[in-house]
Amino acid sequence: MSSTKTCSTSLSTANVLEAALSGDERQGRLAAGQDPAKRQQILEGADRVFSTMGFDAASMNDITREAGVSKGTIYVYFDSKEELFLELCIGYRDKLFSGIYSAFEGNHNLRDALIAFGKALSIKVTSDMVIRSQRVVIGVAQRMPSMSRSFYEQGPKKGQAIVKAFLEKHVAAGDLEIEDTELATHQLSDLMMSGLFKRRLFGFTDKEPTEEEINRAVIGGVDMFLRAYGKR
Amino acid sequence: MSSTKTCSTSLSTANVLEAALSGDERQGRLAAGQDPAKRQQILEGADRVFSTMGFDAASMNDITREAGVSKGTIYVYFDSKEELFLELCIGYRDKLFSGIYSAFEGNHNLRDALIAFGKALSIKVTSDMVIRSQRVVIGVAQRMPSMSRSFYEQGPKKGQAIVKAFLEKHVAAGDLEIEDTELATHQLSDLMMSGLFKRRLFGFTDKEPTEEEINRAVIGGVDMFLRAYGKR
DNA sequence: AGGGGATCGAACCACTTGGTTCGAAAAAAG
DNA sequence: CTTTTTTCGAACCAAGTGGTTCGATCCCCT
Repeated sequence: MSSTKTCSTSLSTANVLEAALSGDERQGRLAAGQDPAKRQQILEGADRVFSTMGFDAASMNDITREAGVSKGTIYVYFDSKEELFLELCIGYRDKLFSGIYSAFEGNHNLRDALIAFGKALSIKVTSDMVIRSQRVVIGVAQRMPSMSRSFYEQGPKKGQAIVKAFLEKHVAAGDLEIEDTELATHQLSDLMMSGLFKRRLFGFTDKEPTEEEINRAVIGGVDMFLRAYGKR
Repeated sequence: MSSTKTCSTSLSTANVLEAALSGDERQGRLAAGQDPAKRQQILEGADRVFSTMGFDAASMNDITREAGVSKGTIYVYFDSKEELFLELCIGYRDKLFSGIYSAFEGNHNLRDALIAFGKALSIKVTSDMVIRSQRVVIGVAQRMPSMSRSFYEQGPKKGQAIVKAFLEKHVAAGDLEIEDTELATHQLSDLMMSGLFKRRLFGFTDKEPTEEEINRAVIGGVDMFLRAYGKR
């Protein structure tokens, strides 16, 4: 252990503090390890390294090089390789499910809404960035169970709840006939990416799906879903 | 532990050689690096280590310890850590899809056949062993693309071909009405494990699914499939 | 202009890595 | 038995690991 005693976990507390202390533009000299831009710079470099090497094969020297930040500075912002990784994974998880579920709003036609949602979902989930981050998380799931579990809980699971609520609304409205809405929720999400997701995850295709491929899966999936659960 | 090996997988070269040299029981002194039992012993130890640590975090010393074989001997049987890993992955892939597709035979009723297949598939794919090996393969997919691609091609993709042929047979027989059988193949496989696979892969649940959970997904999936594609 | 502190960068630390070497032990062959 | 050869086990290697230290910069603030 050692000298440098800068408040370790920082960030949120510091930001909150700043915001509380001064409502106007806060531009004073930043304490060590408190510059959000530098923090971001480190995270972006770490992202590039982790998402191509995985956690274990990535070295802090690689990250140093890729981020263009000295090693000492990195260790002022983050206490350890693992902590840096954990924060990055939170970013992965949040990025994964941003701006998908808004597709439900604005489309009053059920089929259109499902298709819009399906496209947004499957485009994002099969994108290079997201596939790489999923690989990294899955790769360490065995040894870091709590983190990958929280990744799933805070990410996919929350998304499922939104979909489920949407389906239940339409069941109540009489558009859909579903007994097991939870199961139907998973079925819908899986159908949206049938034939796309696993191929990408296992690296069978290193190119993102084309628009045709997305359409084929999504429209095919939605139509199947509606044929099975649509009111007849 | 160890020994008692039906040497079901791998070591093809050694077997072929033996078989070619003598038709009768071959029991002479084995050349260095040629004992199938020892080879298997190494592979089993390596399996335990790789599938809990992943490729990069696993060390050859760990494997030495776990397999109960000296390091020198390991390097007589395998040229490098990576080669050992590659051979192990071939074992993973072969184990994954053994004995699943036989479920199609014997059930003349379409629904029963689909359910039998679905149960076999989803039980195997969500089992501890197979989940772990999938995590390992996915974890290195970014850096060893050719190997994970071949894993997918020789494994899941071949399985899909069998399912597709089965579906096409029933389309021809008039039991099913499917336009895009390839898509339907993926849909069927994904539906069999809806709500089970990803949870397991991300470590959200560390227990294998119960029989009820399997039934719920499989029967729900098959019924949905038949409602969408069954002849009306 | 000058002082203070965040950042740099390179050396450094103890330790582990994949891989090799080599004499001793073990076991099968003759 | 002796010989032969695989295996053991431990030492060994160079390279790289995560992490620390420290003087030299550089930049912001007064």
